[in-house]
Amino acid sequence: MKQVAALAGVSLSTVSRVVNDDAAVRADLVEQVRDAVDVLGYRHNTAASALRRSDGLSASIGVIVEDVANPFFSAVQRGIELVARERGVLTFAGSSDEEPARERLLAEAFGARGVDGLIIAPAAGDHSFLLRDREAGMALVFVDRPGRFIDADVVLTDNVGGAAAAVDHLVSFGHRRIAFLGDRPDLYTAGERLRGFTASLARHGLAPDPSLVRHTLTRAADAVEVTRELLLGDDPPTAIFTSQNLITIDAVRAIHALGLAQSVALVGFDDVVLGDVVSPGLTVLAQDPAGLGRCAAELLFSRLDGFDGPTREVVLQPTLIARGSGELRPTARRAA
Amino acid sequence: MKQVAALAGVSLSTVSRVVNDDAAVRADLVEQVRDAVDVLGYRHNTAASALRRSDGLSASIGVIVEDVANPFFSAVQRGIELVARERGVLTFAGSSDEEPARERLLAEAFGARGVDGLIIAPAAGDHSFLLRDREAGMALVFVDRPGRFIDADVVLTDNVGGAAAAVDHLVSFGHRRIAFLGDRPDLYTAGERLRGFTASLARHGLAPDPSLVRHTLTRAADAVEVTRELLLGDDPPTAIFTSQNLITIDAVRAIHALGLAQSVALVGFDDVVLGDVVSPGLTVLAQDPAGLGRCAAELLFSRLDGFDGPTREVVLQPTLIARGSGELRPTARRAA
DNA sequence: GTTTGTCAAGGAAACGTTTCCTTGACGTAC
DNA sequence: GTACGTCAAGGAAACGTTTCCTTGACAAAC
Repeated sequence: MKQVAALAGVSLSTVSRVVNDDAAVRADLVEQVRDAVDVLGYRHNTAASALRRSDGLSASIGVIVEDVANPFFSAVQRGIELVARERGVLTFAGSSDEEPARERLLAEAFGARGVDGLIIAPAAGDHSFLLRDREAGMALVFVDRPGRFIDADVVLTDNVGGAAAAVDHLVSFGHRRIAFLGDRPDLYTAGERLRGFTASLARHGLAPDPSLVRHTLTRAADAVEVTRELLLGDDPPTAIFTSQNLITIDAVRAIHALGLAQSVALVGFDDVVLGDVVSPGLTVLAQDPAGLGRCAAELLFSRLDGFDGPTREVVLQPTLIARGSGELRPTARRAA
Repeated sequence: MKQVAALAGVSLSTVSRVVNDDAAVRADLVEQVRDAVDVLGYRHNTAASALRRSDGLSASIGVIVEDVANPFFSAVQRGIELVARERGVLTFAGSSDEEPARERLLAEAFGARGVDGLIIAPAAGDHSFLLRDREAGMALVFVDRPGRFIDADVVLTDNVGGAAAAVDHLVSFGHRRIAFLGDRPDLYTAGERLRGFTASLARHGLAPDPSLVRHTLTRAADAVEVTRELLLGDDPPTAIFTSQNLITIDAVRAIHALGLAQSVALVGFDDVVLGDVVSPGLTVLAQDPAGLGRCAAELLFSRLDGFDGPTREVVLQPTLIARGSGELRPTARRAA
């Protein structure tokens, strides 16, 4: 910057004003400075800028999700990015892998890098450590799940209602033995969906059978094996509710591999690519991940714009898309 | 930091040393400083740190891909993240949307934020503007496609060979009229795959039929419609080669909707979720996107570690996964 | 007992900006 | 002709660190 000032024959202040599009500078000087910038290949140093700047804003936000490669979360990230982009704000993303320690590390790294706001799909664990960052002026929004021990804006899908609707749907087609296939039970969404599952069964006067409620230990674990066990065991379920996209995919694989695609009903939470092409088509409760992201970003920016009202909670409704797999009626069949 | 120093009764220098795990400080002082940090909730300011630091490293890298929500690119991002994570380096990602202007904006924003390196899946256009950043010490690696007008490390898939293998495969099952369904022809990968397609046809003495080579205007555009046109036209192809995951998905949709799943052969570039479950299973040339990402990250870090040798180009081979759709033999059929 | 060496800790400059404050030039109103 | 207001531009302090250099303290060697 000093070099630019020297070359353009002006002071540092003037260069700064030009760089920041400040009005009060003569047109010919603007020209000279711009030229000098081009000649010298000068790059504005955002770090130094944010350091001195009164508002300390860096025009960037951080996103922490479980796994950027999970299509659900990458769609959320994309939704956020689209909103941020309109405002000229850069989006940084990282994967927590559902580990509270790593999540905290990421959050602190983002904080230390001076992001203006943070959107988090929180892992289990205590999020009160974020209070400090918020006091330091960082905006904070949770998405997909609420944070714990901290009060902040949050955007959720109606997990309980959605899961209940899925089960209602299966019951309405005559199913009585419905299995629940979830991932890590300590996950907020998994718990909520299990609640909805149980609530719907109870509403229909069906006694829950603990042997039909299964969990995989990690998100990416092979629900294939669990599904096989379930379907090959004694008194197998006639229908399965899968609580999440990756689980759904694995369950579909297992069901098809066993040749049971036309006899075991399936409803999954989250839509899945090619869910319309497999046979029977996959009946799902489709969330709107991009919508979740957009909404979260809007809440975040409203805070950055100065909104200082009470905490807001936005709940999006998932929509049931019936494509066949959820409309199969129960078939009597023996374990293979 | 000043407050911490005051509370701990030491100088700023000592606090700095403790924060950076410098050895030369008495154990009890370390203790005191740590306590003070906890009490005050002090957060290290990376921006200021990087500003003063001699090496100027920020322990973060940037990733620019076309669209973070495309499963291919999110897997690439994830591969990069895994390598970076091992080194305690943070990964920031953004979507270029295949717009050179936006790509440049992102790259400059990353540069201004002082990332140590940049991994780019480049859009079309001139990338020589990155030379300046590289001179400023930023490491640079291209992934999936080479940059233009700049010499830099790059990790690619063998697009020509892969596409040719796909067509060879179809020809070996008796196909003579094979369509090419690609996205934006100005895209590097699309061009390469078309070259492979054409080369294979030529090798088998088949005259290319321009009416069988189709492009969609954007990546996300509905290849559904194009596929319908192709299959419902006069003298339709007996097999289709789709050049990319999203196109494959749309083509599969169209083929199934027309009830031609068992009569039109299909081989796609990129593997697709549930490609093993649809019927017939999807035959694909699977790339290893996570591997591309990992490899790119390793090249990048080797540069950051001081490697100063000539530019490297790594080419990964895609693998043909035969699942049924590519092994259908040609069927005589009329336009519907 | 003085010098020398080692080690831990502090003081202060510097990193690249922004911004407050001051300066000077000019035009206008008295 | 003086006083005042406005405007553009420059000077310099400050942002929160790191790091060079200096200062003491202490022990070992002369």
